[in-house]
Amino acid sequence: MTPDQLAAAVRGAVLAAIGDGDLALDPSQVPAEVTVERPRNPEHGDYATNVALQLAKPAGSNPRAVAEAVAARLREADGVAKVDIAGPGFLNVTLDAASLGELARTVVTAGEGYGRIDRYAGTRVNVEFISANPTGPLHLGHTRWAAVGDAIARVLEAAGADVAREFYINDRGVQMDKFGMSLEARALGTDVPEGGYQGAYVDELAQQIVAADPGIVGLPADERLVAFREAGYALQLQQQKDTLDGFNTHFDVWYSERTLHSSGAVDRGFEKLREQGHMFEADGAVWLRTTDFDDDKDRVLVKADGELTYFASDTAYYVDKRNRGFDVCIYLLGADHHGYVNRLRAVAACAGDDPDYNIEVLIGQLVKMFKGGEEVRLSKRAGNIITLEDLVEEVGVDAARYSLIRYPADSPLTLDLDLLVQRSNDNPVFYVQYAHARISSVLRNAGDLGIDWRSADFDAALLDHEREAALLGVIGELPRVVGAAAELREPHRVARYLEELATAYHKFYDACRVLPGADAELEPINVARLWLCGAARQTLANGLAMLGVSAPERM
RNA sequence: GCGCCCGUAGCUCAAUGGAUAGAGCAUCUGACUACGGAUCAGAAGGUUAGAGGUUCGAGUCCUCUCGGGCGCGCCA
Repeated sequence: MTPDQLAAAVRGAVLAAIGDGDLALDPSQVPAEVTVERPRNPEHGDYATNVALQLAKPAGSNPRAVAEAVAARLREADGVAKVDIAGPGFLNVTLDAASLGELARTVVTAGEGYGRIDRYAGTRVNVEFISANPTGPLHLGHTRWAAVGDAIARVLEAAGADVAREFYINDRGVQMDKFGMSLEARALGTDVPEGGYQGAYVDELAQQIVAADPGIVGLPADERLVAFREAGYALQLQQQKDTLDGFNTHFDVWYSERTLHSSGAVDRGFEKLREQGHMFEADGAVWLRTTDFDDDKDRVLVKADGELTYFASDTAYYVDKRNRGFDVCIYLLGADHHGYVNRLRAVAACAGDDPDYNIEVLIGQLVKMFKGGEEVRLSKRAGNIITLEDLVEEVGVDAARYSLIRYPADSPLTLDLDLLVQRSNDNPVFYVQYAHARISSVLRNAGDLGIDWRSADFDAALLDHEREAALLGVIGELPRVVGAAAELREPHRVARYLEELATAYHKFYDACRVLPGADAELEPINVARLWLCGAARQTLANGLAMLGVSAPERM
């Protein structure tokens, strides 16, 4: 029995009590989804529900009396072994071992589909993250978003959404010219201009550009600058793409700010905003009246000199996303951009959309790295920033991704590199992966012994050990963890869940022998436990996939 | 000055308004001559920064205070 099935049974018991006149409620007052939780304390059974506490007030009764009425019916439900009333009115439910154990079959049968839900079926979501300038390597802040943004996308997909990962290329504006000038200066051996780009990577790019096109240095000055800028843009963008590829983060759309302008999207965006009546002219400039919607000041779209602002691109880009059919546009921004939240929400409202549904701006706090007790600030290649490659070089892709995803994005994060390379419990990615590898080993050994557990009779009722029940209970939580992680855009919940699952497996493994001993016959309990192992392995693998972290069979 | 985020065990951090606030690390004590000891069992560690409030119930929601981070351009 799955938690959802139990929740439905609880709801049925409540409705039955109402039908019998034991609860003075209208059926419409019963929540569509009853909350069923796994109690922290195993003495409280397999599951607990607080319906009685919730319904006591509307029923004009006390929680324990409501609990009595519900418990009496719930005890009759299939698969329910015991129902106790505890504390202020919690119902503690214990399932039959057979009913709980059937979950192992459910999971193994569902395979990679286990944990996938349909909550967001039919919803098109655009997740935009990183969106760096193509003028340098990706830094540590980008890296956090690369991991978290991709994990959010994966979790939303698991929850049924149709998701596009999008990278907005800031390839328009003065920073591009500064980039070109910096490359040119390096190639010609002159000084990098004020505010230009520093770091060894600029030299490398300049050398590559000249090597690929030696004639570039002989071009007229204005053509030469453009040539360096464009060549550097292409190389740097490709480098970012390759880096992200290696980081297991793959974008569906690379959207250039230049094409936003050249395609007429800006004009279409302005048209939309004008229709909605929020544009106005003042002091020779064109404005968007974002103060209609909680922004603290109105924003300029077209400057008095006729130039478009960066904000103009933002508005057009949002409208363009919606025109491309996305229902929900999620933006992941660094903490230094939190001032943009209200104006972006105002953009959506100005476009006639619902800022509480169609747009969502998530703010991520900064990341610091420590090594040897000191903060790491410098990158060999990129000057005074730490790059994605620096982190991966230190700890590997799996540990880097996992460590960045494991914490809520809105809390500042300090990574201790000395711990991340350790293969200890303090480095949970190994703890989780180890559980997967360990199960894989057991299943391999079963195969070597000629045991075909999938074809053997599986008696779920044999899984009645305390730690078997505990493991089954955790396995059963995945779909609900996915639901919470997707709804809250918090993939760290999946990571925390996997750690709990790994712990439950290790405890089970410590107490319960899976394979027959040296001279022992294959018993039904061995088969049942192999099913349980198979279910645990599948659940770990599915969860790790949602984080973009590998599930190794050997370590 | 205004706005956003944060404050939980010595450290790094969990906890969607639910039961005795949980893990890991660090400290101390233990466990296989059979399936991976990268594991498991146990001890110790807390006025959830502080003060009010909302309710059956608050680390969580509201108000204020203190402390820390960040942001407030016709820049991009």
